[in-house]
Amino acid sequence: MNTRHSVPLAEHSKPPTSDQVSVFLSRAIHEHRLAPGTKLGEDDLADIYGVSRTIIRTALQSLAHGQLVEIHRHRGAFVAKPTPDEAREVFEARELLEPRTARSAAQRANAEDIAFLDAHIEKEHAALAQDDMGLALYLSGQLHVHIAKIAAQNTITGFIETLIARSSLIVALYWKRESALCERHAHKSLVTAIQNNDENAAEELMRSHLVDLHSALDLRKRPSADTSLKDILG
Amino acid sequence: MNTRHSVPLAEHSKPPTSDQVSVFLSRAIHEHRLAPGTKLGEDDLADIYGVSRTIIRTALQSLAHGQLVEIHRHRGAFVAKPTPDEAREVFEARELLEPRTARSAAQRANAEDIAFLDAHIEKEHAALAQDDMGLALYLSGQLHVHIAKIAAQNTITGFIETLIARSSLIVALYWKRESALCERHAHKSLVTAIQNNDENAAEELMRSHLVDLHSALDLRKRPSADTSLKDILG
DNA sequence: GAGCACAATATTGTATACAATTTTTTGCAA
DNA sequence: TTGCAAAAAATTGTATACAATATTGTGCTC
Repeated sequence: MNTRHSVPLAEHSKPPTSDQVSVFLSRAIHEHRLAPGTKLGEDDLADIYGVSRTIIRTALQSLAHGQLVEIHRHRGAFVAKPTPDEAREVFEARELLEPRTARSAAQRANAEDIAFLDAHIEKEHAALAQDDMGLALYLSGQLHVHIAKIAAQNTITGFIETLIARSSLIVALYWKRESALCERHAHKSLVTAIQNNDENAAEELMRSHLVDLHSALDLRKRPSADTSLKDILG
Repeated sequence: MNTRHSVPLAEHSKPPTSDQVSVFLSRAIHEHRLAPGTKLGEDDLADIYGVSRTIIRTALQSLAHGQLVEIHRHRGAFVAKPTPDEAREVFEARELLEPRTARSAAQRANAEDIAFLDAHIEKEHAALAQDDMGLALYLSGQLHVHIAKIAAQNTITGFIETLIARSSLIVALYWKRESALCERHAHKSLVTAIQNNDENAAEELMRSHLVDLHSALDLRKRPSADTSLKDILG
């Protein structure tokens, strides 16, 4: 009755729902265990999770709707590979939505929210301390989602969730440096501003944090095309 | 080989894909032929469109992802009924996204875009002249989508598309007056501003247009609950 | 007649069989 | 060997059969 296997699934547990499969897969994408372009074969996944293709298909269609997965008719599902243009759009959308959301969160944050953010920062810290980059990456995105949730705008939170998810693909494809450190300080000061109900600081810190992220991408390389060997050997 | 039957489907044409079914249903919702709360039985739809439940299910799940449809496990799919709070959120999100988008559209509109907007205004006019309220309603929403498309921000356009769709449900539930006329003038002046590449006017006209729409809603009535006969007969 | 328990019915959830299409392999000719 | 063509295999798309659950209807008790 343990839950050690966070993704593959234990032998004798009851089969997962399509929603759970979606979560497993999207988490694997968040944590960069599934690289952009990876083929997601229905039979393979059905075997792995111990369900029929019906469930897998539903899960893949759900992920496709959030643009984490691309489905090509009669060819199958693949982890999405955002183009540089799409990457720009995603970050422009984030720069439009998230600073405003951070402001709202700073206005509304109550004691519970503050405690939650503290705990979250602590988790991020622990993940980095253990060199669990996958988890650190995931948590880093989730902080943005949690801030949106505090702002109590479910509709916009939904949008931000899809943007965060796609951002993890973008980072996998276009990230320049190996600096997750800067992240940590940016998050810490942002959280502090929200906890202090300092709206202006929260909005501005979020804005500059996103600009930093955006500028840490190298959007020139790989204008798309398949990750065939041509690109590597050309 | 005619296409008179825009939704139900002709007898001898080849069966539609799940995407087409989604479009049929979402259009029916847009045009207020399917009221919020309506049960969407799988067998019924399968019969109507001449496909198996597999296709119908896929279509319904897709609509559910866009929050046009609510799926309750083992109970079925229903046309969504946004609560007043959700309605407020949708319009707040629109007020955040669309003015900025209108500004972008005004910056970028080229000859082709201008012609398209002219033709669109003409269509809206014709629909009203023929008293085809369903079509008028649909076109009215589509104008907003087309403006977003001109702004060339696909990601944000996608968000706006879902917001427009949900707005039609909100209008069905909470619309106060019977004034589609005001719409027409607002759209005309907005389009003119975009055609003149007048960014400031476009942004401001969109903003005030959305505020007008928002304030034409009565968000007090029906705090939710099922559209059971109790509401009507109580 | 009102209210409840249980049976009958209808509807959705899941797995599987078959069809359609693509991808890979095989075999042949240049 | 290289290139192409056709066959074989593998994979996805769709329909359907069966299981699980919810809804409706019936008959009993009070």
